[in-house]
Amino acid sequence: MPSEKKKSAVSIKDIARITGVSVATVSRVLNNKGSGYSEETREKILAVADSFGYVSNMAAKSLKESKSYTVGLILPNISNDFFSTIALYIEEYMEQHHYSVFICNTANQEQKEKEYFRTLSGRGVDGIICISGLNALSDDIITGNMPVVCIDRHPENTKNIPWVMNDDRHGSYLATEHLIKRGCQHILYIGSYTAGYKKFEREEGYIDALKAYGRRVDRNYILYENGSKPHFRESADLVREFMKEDYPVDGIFASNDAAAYGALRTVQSLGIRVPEDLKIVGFDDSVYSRLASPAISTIARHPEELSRTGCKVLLEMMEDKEPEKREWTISTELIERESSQA
Amino acid sequence: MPSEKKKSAVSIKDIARITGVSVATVSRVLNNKGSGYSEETREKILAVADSFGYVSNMAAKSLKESKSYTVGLILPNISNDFFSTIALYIEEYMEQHHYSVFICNTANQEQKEKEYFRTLSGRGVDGIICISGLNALSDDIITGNMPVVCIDRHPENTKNIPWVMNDDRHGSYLATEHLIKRGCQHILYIGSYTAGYKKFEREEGYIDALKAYGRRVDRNYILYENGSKPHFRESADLVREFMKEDYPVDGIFASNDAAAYGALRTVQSLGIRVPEDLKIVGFDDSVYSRLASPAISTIARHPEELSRTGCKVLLEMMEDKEPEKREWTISTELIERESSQA
DNA sequence: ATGAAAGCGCTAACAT
DNA sequence: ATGTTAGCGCTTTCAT
Repeated sequence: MPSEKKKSAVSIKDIARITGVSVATVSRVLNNKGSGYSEETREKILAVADSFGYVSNMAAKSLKESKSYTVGLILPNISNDFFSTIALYIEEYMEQHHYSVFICNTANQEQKEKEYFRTLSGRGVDGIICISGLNALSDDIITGNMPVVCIDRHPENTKNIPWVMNDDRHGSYLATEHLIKRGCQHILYIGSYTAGYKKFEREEGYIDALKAYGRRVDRNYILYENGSKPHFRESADLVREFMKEDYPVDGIFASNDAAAYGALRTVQSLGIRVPEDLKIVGFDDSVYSRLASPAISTIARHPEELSRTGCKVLLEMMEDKEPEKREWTISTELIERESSQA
Repeated sequence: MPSEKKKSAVSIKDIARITGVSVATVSRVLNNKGSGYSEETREKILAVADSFGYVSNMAAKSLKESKSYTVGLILPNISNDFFSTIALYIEEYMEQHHYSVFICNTANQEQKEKEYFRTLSGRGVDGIICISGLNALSDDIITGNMPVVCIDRHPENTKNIPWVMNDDRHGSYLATEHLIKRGCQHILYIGSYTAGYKKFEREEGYIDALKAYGRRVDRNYILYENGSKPHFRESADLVREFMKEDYPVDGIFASNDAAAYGALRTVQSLGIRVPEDLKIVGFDDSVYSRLASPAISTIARHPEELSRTGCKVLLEMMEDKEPEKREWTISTELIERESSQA
């Protein structure tokens, strides 16, 4: 029956007709406008609405109110462990506040990210939470009236856009310090970067710690992944190459767990014992560090707090409140596991 | 400036006024209605629209057309590896067809799933893709006019709701057959189930294979996880308990990779060599099987095909076409890795 | 306490 | 080729 028209749901008008009141009254009751109707009518209306399974037409409501109770969540890749966890918390939090969330996957492409800002605004979302893959947001975004909050990463020109970030730099500091305190003399750092977004907080934390403990910063001990190979392969290969040089190493701090895992595999295959001969710390507290054997010490971020804070700030902005701060930092924490045991 | 009103975007009316034509003409041009305007007006309108950064008000459009170009994606848990991958593909596919997708996390709670069906219909989504956590959909869903397609899992009473599933049963058959062919005589099965949704396709595939090869089905060799412990812990403990009984075992087929991983850890800790003394196959091709050492053989599902098919079917339904089939099965595939090597 | 009516931005049927 | 207008379902102001 392809030609059968979509059954148009029961409207406020239907309910008004059935209960014998006006649409205004129905609207008042349905929206809990404290007054403007008697208890009797209220009950009658509610009963009818209920029995007909009334759900309000959001399109009409949005049109009238210029408010859609929807938000957009822009992120690089929802299939990524960390991001999907953020998505989970954000959806949960927003749902509790009666907002639905559009998921927007940029696949790390600048163009897509920009388009999503447009699309979302066309859809009339009330706000946007953005994990940007860009170094710079476009002007219309930062100057527009759309409430936007950047989380996890923050482009350079966020201007009046609040952002909430992990304290990555401090996390890296903790990781490096931990290795130093465990007696490591030569600590290799494995960083990584993606196209549009270059930030070096983690590297800076590593360097901070080295300096704080009077160590020399040797650029030869700083390696980079560039995403050319999947998963942990690239880091495994990087470390293998590095090891050929015969530099002394007794510690590795990798800026992500997958890289730490790759490094672990490589050094193990070289007959180096972890943690006896070499200690490793990763970053993210992901499955990679948890599943490895030995389990890898790592820096945990707090996706739940990150998400909640982002939501809270956005909610405020959507209510035209000025958020109390412009920048929020979520702490980061060392998780000690076997790979760095004394 | 909290009191500054949200800048109301430029509307079709503004553009009409500026270009000196009627809203009808603007609408025609903006919607590419082939005729009804001269090339000259077309260009003028487009130029103005462009320079003012016009984006059409979807609420108004939806209200008028009873079409929102949005769909809902209901799933148990977006932070789950497999589901988030599905979400990725679905979002990508839908975006290409100019649909935005609402993400709806049920956390495996019946109540939430039901509510989302309501909420989404109130939001006027044009269709819903559902990975249900329920054994049975409620009546209003299956009898309603909302296009719905179930993917990955399918409740019992899907009636006229199409569903697209993985061939889990065959996958399990392949896994079990593989172990048999590798010489395993006593194959332990580790199943799992969640509250609202009980399906035993994977167990059936295991039994199918046993029977096909003339093996006796011994219920003592069928274990269940019930989600009481996180990750792979439960399976690790289950296997540890089982091993105490001293039943002979030389093969384990776990219905999910995490369970396979847990089993692997346990048997290794018992001094059993994998794959020499005992072979293991998992299910899902997740990080668990890939990161384990030895890497665990597993059954791969095809989330991309699953997602694409689901989208295609939903798109058809939303265009009031009758989908050519009611049921779709996506094949499943054995991936041989070290844990089951000869 | 209740109702009538305007209007949100858009599309499409019906003029011209 | 272009314009006028009704109306989608809702909220809200202004009467009553």
